[in-house]
Amino acid sequence: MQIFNTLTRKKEELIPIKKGEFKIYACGPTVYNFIHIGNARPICVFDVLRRYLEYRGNEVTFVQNFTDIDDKIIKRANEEGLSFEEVSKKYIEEYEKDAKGMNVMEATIHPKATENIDEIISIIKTLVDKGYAYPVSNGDVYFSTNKFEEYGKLSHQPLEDLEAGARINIGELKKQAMDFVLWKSAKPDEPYWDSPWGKGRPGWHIECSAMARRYLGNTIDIHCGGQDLVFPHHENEIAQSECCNSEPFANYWMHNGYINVDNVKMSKSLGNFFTVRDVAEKYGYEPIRYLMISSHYRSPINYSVEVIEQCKAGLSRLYTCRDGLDFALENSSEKSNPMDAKIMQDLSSRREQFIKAMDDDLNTADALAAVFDLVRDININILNENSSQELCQFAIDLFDELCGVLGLVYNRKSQSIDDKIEELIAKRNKARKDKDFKLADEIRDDLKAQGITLEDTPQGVKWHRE
RNA sequence: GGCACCAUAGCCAAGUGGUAAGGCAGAGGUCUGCAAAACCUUUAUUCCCCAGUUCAAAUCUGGGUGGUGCCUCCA
Repeated sequence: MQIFNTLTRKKEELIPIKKGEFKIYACGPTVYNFIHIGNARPICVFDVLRRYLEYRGNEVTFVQNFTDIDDKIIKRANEEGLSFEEVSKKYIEEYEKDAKGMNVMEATIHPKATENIDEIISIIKTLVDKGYAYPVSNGDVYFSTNKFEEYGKLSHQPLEDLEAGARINIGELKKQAMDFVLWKSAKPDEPYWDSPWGKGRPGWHIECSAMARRYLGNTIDIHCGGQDLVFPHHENEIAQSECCNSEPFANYWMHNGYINVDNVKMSKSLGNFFTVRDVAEKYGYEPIRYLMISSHYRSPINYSVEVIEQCKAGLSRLYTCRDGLDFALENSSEKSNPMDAKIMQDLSSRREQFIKAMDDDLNTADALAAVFDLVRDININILNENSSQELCQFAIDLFDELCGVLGLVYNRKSQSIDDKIEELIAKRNKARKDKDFKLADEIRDDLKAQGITLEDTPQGVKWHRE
C-alpha cells in the first residue's frame, strides 16, 4: 500500500516496523465543547485507515488521546462554574456519543493527558538533563528549538523563516521566539500537578509525545491528524520525542485536509462551524461519515446543506440495494443457476477494484465508486432475477465486506414488523387482487405516512422503513 | 515576505502522458393498475486562460487569472 508521507512529501510504500503490525497514534480532541464536522474528518478518515489495515490482515494498535487539561478547558470550566474535570468528562461523553453515531471503532487505547503526568514529567526531565530544555524563573519549562537541528523537517520550513513570524508575548520568559512551552507554571486558582519545577501543568505538545511513547514505544509507524497540526504541534512532537529518545518518532505522517464552509476554513476561532451533533440531528450521522469518505482525505471539502443532502441520497441507494439483497435471499431458490459462477467472478472483480483504490493512498472516493459499481452489478444480476440462495449470500457477504471497510451502511432498520401493519399489507394485497386500486393506494399512502414504503415486485410486496 | 495547496458537467468527485470513473440532480424510455425501486439512453468533443514539449496533454514545462491554507489556539 502506498501512503503520502508528509515528512517526505511523497507517496511511499507503507511498511510497518514489525510485519503485520501497525502502531498508530492519532491526535484526539481537546474536550471543551462538542466536536464540529471538521473534527469529524480525521476521526472518520483514520478510522477507515485502521479498518483497512485490519481488513488486509494486520494487527493495529490505535491510540487516540483526549486532551483533558488545557487553557480552553479551564476557561470553559470557569465560565460554567464547574471543575475542569467535570467539563472534560462531559465532553468526552459527548465525543463518544458522536463517534459511536458515526460508526467509529473505539481506539485500542484512549489515554488522557491527566493520566500521564508522570510520563510527561519524565520526558521533560530528560530534555532538561540533555540540554534541550530549560526552566525559567517562574517555573515554566521551554524547549529550545535551535538545539534541534532538524527542527522544521515536517513542515519543510527552516527555523529562520518560522522565526520571522513568531513573537514573544509579554510575560513569556523564553529565550527564542520559536521556543515552546513544555510545562506551564500554575496561576493561582488553576489546577496543577507537582513537578521538579514547581506546581504546574503540561504544555499541549508534550502530552502527545508522552502518550505515544508510553502506549506505543519510542518509534511508531503512523502518526496522523489534521493538516493544521503539522505546524507547530507535530513539528514540536518530533522535536521533543527525538531529542528525548534519540530515535525516530514516527515513520509515516498522514494529514487530512480541511472542511471549508463557503470556501473558507471552518474553525472554532472563526465561529463558522457546524457541530456534528447539529448536523446529525437534522440529517443523521451517517451522511457525515459518507461525506468524509466521498473525497480523497487530503483534498479540502466544502461543506454545505446541498452536499450533505446529496450524501444522504447516495446512501439511500446503498441501503436500497442491501435491503433488496435480504429480500432476494428470502425469496431465493435452493437450486443454483448455471450462471452463478460467472456472476460471482464478476462481483469479485469489484473487490480487486476496491483494494486497488485503497492501496493507492487510501483513495476512498475510488473505493466508493467500486462499491457503487458492485451495487449496479447486484441490481442487474441478482435483484432483477430469481437468484439462488448461494448467489444471494455471496453478494451479501461481499457487499458487507466492502461497506464494512468503509464503515458504511451500519444503520439498517429492523426487519420485524407488527401484526397490525402485516394485516394492512394483506388487506392491500387483496384489494389489488380485486382491482380495488383506490383502497390499495389509500393503504399504501397510509403506511407511507407511518414511514413504511411499499414496493410491489414480482416476488411479492417489499417494504422498508424510512 | 517565506512555504504549500487547489481550479474537471447544474452540484459533489476520481483520474496526473494514451483519448473524461462514480454519486446526486435533470430529461426521455422500459417495467408497474398507478407508483416505488431498478434498468437502459441522455446530460463535459472537453478538464480556469495562454503559450510550449510530445505521435499523443485534464495530466508535463513556462507564463497568467482566480481561490485557499500554514507560518499564532485549531482536525
